[in-house]
Amino acid sequence: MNRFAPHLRITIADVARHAGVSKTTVSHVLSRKRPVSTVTRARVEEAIRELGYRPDGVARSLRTRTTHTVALIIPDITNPYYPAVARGLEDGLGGSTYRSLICNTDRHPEREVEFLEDVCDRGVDGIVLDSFTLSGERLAELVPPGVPLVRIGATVIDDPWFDTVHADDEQGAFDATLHLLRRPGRRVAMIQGPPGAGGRRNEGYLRALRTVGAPDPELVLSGEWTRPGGAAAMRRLLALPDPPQAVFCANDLMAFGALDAAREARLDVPGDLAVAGFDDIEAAAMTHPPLTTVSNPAYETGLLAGTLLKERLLGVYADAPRTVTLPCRLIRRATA
Amino acid sequence: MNRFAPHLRITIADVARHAGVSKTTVSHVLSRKRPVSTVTRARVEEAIRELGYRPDGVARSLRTRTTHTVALIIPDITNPYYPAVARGLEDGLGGSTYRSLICNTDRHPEREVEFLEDVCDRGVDGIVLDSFTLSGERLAELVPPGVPLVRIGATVIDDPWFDTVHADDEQGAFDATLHLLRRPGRRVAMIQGPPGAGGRRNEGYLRALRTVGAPDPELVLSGEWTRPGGAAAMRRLLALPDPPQAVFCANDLMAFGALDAAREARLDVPGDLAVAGFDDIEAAAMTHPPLTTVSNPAYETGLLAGTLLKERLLGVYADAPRTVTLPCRLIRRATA
DNA sequence: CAAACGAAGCAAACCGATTTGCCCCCACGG
DNA sequence: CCGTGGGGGCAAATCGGTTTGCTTCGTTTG
Repeated sequence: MNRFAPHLRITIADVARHAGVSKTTVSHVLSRKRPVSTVTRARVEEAIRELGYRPDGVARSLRTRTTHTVALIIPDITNPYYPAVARGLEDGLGGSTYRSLICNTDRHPEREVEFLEDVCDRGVDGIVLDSFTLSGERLAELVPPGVPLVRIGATVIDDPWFDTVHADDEQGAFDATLHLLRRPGRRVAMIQGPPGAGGRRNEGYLRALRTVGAPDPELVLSGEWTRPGGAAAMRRLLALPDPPQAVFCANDLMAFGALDAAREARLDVPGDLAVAGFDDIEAAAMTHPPLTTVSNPAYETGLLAGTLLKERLLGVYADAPRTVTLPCRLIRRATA
Repeated sequence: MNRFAPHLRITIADVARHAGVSKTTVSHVLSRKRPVSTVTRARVEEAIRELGYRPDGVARSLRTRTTHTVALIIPDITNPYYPAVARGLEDGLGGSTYRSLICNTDRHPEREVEFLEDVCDRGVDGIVLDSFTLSGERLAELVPPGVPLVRIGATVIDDPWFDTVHADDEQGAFDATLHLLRRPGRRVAMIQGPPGAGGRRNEGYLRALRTVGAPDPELVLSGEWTRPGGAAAMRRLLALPDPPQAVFCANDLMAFGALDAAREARLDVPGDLAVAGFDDIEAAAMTHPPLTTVSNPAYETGLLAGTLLKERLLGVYADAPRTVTLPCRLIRRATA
């Protein structure tokens, strides 16, 4: 087929010629936007098959001003949280009608802006963004009106400009702490991240403690978000004159560190020390003993973001921005 | 700016009019394909800034027949192997000039075909594919000539049609087994995946065993790729009249299962039983004791795929397809 | 001094679809 | 018998860029 033409691409014009009709008619056969007689339709479909014609997406996008593409702009796809978001987004958008463009910003503010502009220039139909630095105002001037954008991630509190989906870290921390507190008389410490970060988790811890009395500032330490960071903090807690019987860690890595320190001190977990983490990373279920932790609804976040986006894309919803807060689930395993 | 026009989009024609030059000149200012006098260039740039003009990527793609987009077609981005590939690909392509479209096939043959056709219709510049079912011949008729495709993944042995990047599972398994064999007199078993799968790893194990004598078929069991699967197989090995002192597992999950079984039997690891896995999943470093295993060069696979693709895209290389085999690295931790 | 050449710019064609406006024909209702 | 309406089809405009060919002008070269 078409063995002699110098350029190999088969266009709608070739099909039209081959079927003896106009380009318009071929287009209508494909799009069903206007009626075409059955006999003509058959001739066109035959021609399409014979020539192996496939419509050019780029040309179509130029005319229709839609690309059936969404951008997912995130810090790092290598962080296991985001692949789950990506799958959720796919499903939320409704299967295979949309394709997603993935951009890793590594939290560089310039790259966030660069990617945002790039995908807008490419004419994506919608954007899902996890940004740490961009305010709603700034975003509003960066993305053209008419391109819906959904914000996800912990750092967005209340953006009046865009739809938002985020997890209820505060409630998750509250639940975990309450779970640690369920045994009467237990004193529950917290190992936080570096000062200023992850504030919602800290607040949940404090709110839970206040339900049973006044929090003890001595029992709140902060450290790096890493395993050694958690271990160091735990050692300091254990060196206290009156060490706690339970500890809530702001993430799972630190919780593993805390478990390391407990093992060093030959403590029984959870008998002598109960430990809970946050995030439910893959390893949490694999360790010995498996870690009690709080799971981040990554897939659901993507799913909801996809749903909100789709409603905007379809024009089903065109009102004021909405905020969806998803619950975090306490995963009770063996350490608490 | 442009407050009265009904459609908000600013085109190159607007810029041209505003600067008092032709569209051609504006285009040349942007592309530098032909010289433009400094004074004219300044006027055009001024107009661009004033109007806030941004070139439309879709229109540009239609004319230039390039989209600066590559497709990454994989089973599941949720499998931690693939995000690393994605980052490698990004870097291999050279930073931010290309964007990637990610397609999850879930190993459905129809979806592999569907995605492949879809991204070709969208005019991607290149494709990286991890397929389990598509042969080179089939691929060659699916993707138009001129669209470079790089295959990745374990199942591709030698595809004479396309560039290929894969890990040397056989050598990794060989190294791991040899490491287990280093203590004289140790009998080393293997827990394989379901029959017919992961053949290269099995071969590596056998080759290593043959360096010290004849493999014992009794010590080769197969099970599901899961933790319970590994535990079940390990229990059967331990029930043998003369149980092995070491076991090589075809993946990390099964290795964790083997460790579970060892713990049940109150065996000391690695004293009574040495264990090695394969894949180096995140949890492998987190468990207690941390797992000795073989790491899959995920990032490097993506990096090389990106490099090969880029060389095709740039036309630097246009010869026969190449195959790159990447070494797997033995990660010595505490279980062996 | 003529030929040659490069810089600078413009008009028009082009990429490959979709969409608009219009025409023709036939059936139907008044 | 005329007006209306819808089915079916076509030509041309459109989307927003890039690229080609051509012209003009000034400078260099033989």
